[in-house]
Amino acid sequence: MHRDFRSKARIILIDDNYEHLMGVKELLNMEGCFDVVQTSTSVNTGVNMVKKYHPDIVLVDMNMPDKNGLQAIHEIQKLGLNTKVLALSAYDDADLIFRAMKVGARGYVLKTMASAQLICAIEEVLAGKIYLPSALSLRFFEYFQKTVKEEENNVDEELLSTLTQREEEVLDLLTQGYGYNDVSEKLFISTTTVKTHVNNIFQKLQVRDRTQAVLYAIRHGFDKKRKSNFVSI
Amino acid sequence: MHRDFRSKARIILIDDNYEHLMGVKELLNMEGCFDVVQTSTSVNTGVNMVKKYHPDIVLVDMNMPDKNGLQAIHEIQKLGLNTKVLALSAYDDADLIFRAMKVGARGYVLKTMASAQLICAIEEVLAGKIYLPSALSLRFFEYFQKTVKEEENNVDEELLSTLTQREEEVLDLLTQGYGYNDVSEKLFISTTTVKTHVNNIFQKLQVRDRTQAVLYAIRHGFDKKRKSNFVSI
DNA sequence: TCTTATCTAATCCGTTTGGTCTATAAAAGG
DNA sequence: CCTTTTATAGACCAAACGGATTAGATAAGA
Repeated sequence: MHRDFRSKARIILIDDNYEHLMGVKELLNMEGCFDVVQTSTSVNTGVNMVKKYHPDIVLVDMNMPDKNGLQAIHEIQKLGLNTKVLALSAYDDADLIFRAMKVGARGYVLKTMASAQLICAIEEVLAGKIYLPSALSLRFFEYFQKTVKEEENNVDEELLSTLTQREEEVLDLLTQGYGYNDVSEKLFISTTTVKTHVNNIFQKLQVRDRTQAVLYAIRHGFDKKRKSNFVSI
Repeated sequence: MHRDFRSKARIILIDDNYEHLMGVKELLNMEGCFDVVQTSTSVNTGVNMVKKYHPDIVLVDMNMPDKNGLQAIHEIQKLGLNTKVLALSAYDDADLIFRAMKVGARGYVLKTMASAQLICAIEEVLAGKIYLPSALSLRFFEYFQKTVKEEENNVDEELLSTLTQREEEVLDLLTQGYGYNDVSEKLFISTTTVKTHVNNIFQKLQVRDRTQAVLYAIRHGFDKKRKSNFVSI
């Protein structure tokens, strides 16, 4: 973000495969604009290096055993630096790509790709962009659409929309883990009134207990609707 | 996917702004390789056209009032054709981009972009790729990381990891909405045993009832862990 | 072998929850 | 003015849930 473009980009590599680590290091150092300041074959020491050296970018191998690359990315993100992270992997596993991006990777590169692509990816990420080769972005979005899908059928959404305002308030509190007595206190109404509302909710949502009602609410994005003023999809 | 590349790509446009609709139509028809077979200023008729004509790609405007573009994309996806959808929008609203991709858009183009970029986007999407301009993909991933984040703090994760296998099985069933009797039948154990397990779960997760346990489990990605054999992040 | 962890199960007791029914008051809409 | 919807709340009863304790069987580990 605030990198000095007149100087070289400072890079740290984390990869348990020493051969590959050194290969990449040499490759990058041959380019004039990169400076591999540190390398590490373990996650822990790698993260500590990042903490110390505040590099512009870190390349993290995804195919490590122990704590694995995801953990590394996660921890680097938690440092709160403006260090970018680029994930390296031997496999184009959709789940791994998904998780890597989730914990904060700004790009994902396969080791099988040409070295020119790696250079390109680093530059893109350094420039503040996201780098996902089209084949990987395809995998990512397919997985994304499968995994993050919400409020599937419209019928169900209509069920939620039949709730009155008060019933919504009650359900909202239930989804926060409150029991009937808690709700009655929060809303300044008697417990029997809460029960009445809840029973109405049960019938409208076609569930038979509190837990199912809460599950229904969450699975159908009831909690998100509070924050979002958009049309629900 | 199975498009005949010797013929023109068949396109349907859905945009409530008639001026813009016609502008795009002319633009695309000037290119030799596109054939705008239908256009619609309403979502309903647009979706019906898609149902009839099975186009290769549909361009959907995101800034429509009534049922809005998201609904259109969603319905087109539900048809189960291999019709691709490209979202068009005047604004680079992160939430809108996120939702559009979630319901199945294969790309997202701003109306303010050069027409050459629209052409490019269409071709990329037709080729089976995802098209997200880098500025938009940046917005998408920032929003993605904020929204889809899971299992934040490690402390909590440790709580979940203290559960025994059996307790996990029980909790799993609870998160599916089953009561104690249901669980006892499913696991072929007595109800009192289920209660014992559940009470242990309560203590370990530091909650006081079934609903809270289920909420805890879901909020900490417990349900996802079943499917994934990866290290949890 | 002894200890610990896990899974199993029971009893007792009190609280919470769920089902049903009735009823009043206010507000909205025709 | 009348009907419907909504919010309120009561009584009554049954079922489910939660807390605490005890305890047997097994399996794993020191």
